[in-house]
Amino acid sequence: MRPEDLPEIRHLHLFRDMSQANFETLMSSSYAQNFPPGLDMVRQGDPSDFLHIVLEGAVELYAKWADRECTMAVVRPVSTFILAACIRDAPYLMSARTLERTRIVLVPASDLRAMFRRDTEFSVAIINELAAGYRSVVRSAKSLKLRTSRERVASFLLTQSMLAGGTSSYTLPVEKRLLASYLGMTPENLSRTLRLLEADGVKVDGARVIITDRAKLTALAKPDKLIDASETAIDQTGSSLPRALE
Amino acid sequence: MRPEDLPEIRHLHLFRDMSQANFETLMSSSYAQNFPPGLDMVRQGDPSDFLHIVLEGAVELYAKWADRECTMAVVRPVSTFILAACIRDAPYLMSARTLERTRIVLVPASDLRAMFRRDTEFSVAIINELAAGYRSVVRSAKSLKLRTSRERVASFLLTQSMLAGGTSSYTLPVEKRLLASYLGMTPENLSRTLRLLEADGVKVDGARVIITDRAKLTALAKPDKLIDASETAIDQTGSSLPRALE
DNA sequence: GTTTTTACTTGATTAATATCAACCCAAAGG
DNA sequence: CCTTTGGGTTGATATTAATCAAGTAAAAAC
Repeated sequence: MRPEDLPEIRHLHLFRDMSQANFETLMSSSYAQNFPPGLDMVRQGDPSDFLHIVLEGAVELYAKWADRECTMAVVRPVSTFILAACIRDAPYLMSARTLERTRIVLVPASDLRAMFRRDTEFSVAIINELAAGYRSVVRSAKSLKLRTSRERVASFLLTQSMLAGGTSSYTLPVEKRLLASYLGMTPENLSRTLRLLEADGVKVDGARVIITDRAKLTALAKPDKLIDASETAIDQTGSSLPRALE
Repeated sequence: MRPEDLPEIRHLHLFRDMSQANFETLMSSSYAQNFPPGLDMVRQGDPSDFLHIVLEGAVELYAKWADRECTMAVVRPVSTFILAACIRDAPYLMSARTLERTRIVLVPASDLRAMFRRDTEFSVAIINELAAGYRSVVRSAKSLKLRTSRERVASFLLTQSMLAGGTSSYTLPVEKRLLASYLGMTPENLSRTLRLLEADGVKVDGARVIITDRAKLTALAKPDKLIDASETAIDQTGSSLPRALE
């Protein structure tokens, strides 16, 4: 692991409050690894040996069943994934593949499990992280069950605009192919939906999104703080990275 | 609270391992309450003041958006709900209403939050509970995104048969109206689907389910341990209550 | 015991979404 | 440079699911 990796990791809510000694112990058994784009790092069903920390690049979490697959999330730096599986020492529920060249730190799950019994601050951080993740998935399930695909697209575009600082113009954080799968629809259907949404106050040209009539789009998307808000606590610095598709 | 309530609660994984003194402290500030059927106990968006423990009856967790609503879960004794909201001191993401006459114990969320910082065993239990809940919702989201409604119905019927001990005949644990909403479909569509599934090895007459051709039904449902299995650890006594629609 | 309510079902229709096929275009690779 | 690849779009069609509208049966209320 590179020395400059450590402060990045230490800055995460998950590791911020634990003792320095314990943090160093945990990191001493961890190691960084670089992956090329398009590589499968984790296969669903495999035993959860490592907590993954994304330092650079981007990782797609996806699920398979029968001969179908769908994108569940895209993880960007700096954040962790598959914490719950590691905690429970249970098989991964999702697979993970790199979208770009990606730098990952692997923390042995066994060390993680041993550590949270010894460091109260760490266990509190884990509790908060899991509760936040839990609630995030509940939000996502609510969106899937209560909204039509058109409404999901509209609220996604609106939410992204907020994450980008409320600007009415921004670029999509991921390929449309991925976005479609994340939103639970086919690429064709997303393409058509985006076209139709031009009548509802938003225009998407390539990866460029321009909100032309925020009121109209809001009326359609009906943003709801119990669905669309983020669970991640805002950074004191105010620099909460807009974690795309979390 | 009745004295016979305490051992029931103490038996839950969440409270099993904490110190007796701490358990008593937590319970001393809690109180039981009885609710008639059809009563809204929790409204989504409200501040999370209490962890709820269901001792008798049944509670529906549901979500609303725009003018639509859907069932997210049905909680039966003895178990808790809305732990994550209490932990994060955040608004409830779901509403809760009683389905029958229901006996509930309310544990003040502030006491809960104070306690897990002082009792390591309790914090470990919370971590496990949250991780399990997290993974449960991920499973549910996978099912929604990867399966058609027909496949969801088929796997639900098969999973319930397993929970009932592998028997080929059992009764539905909830009204079809609720089941439909839980599975993300309309009652009409569920009714039709059940009728059509008679050709695939299962017959549903009223609340009675009879699996007539398990192989055929399995071929359709394609049960997957990364979607359909339960996250709750099996009780040592082997008496893990089949928590319906968890 | 009768009325009322509510879950459930069935049929007809409409709306939403997926699938199939063709094509465009830009980026990557040779 | 040309070729190949893969994302994206568009159109036609098929499938799936929701909606609308009756109607039944059983339970709850009076």
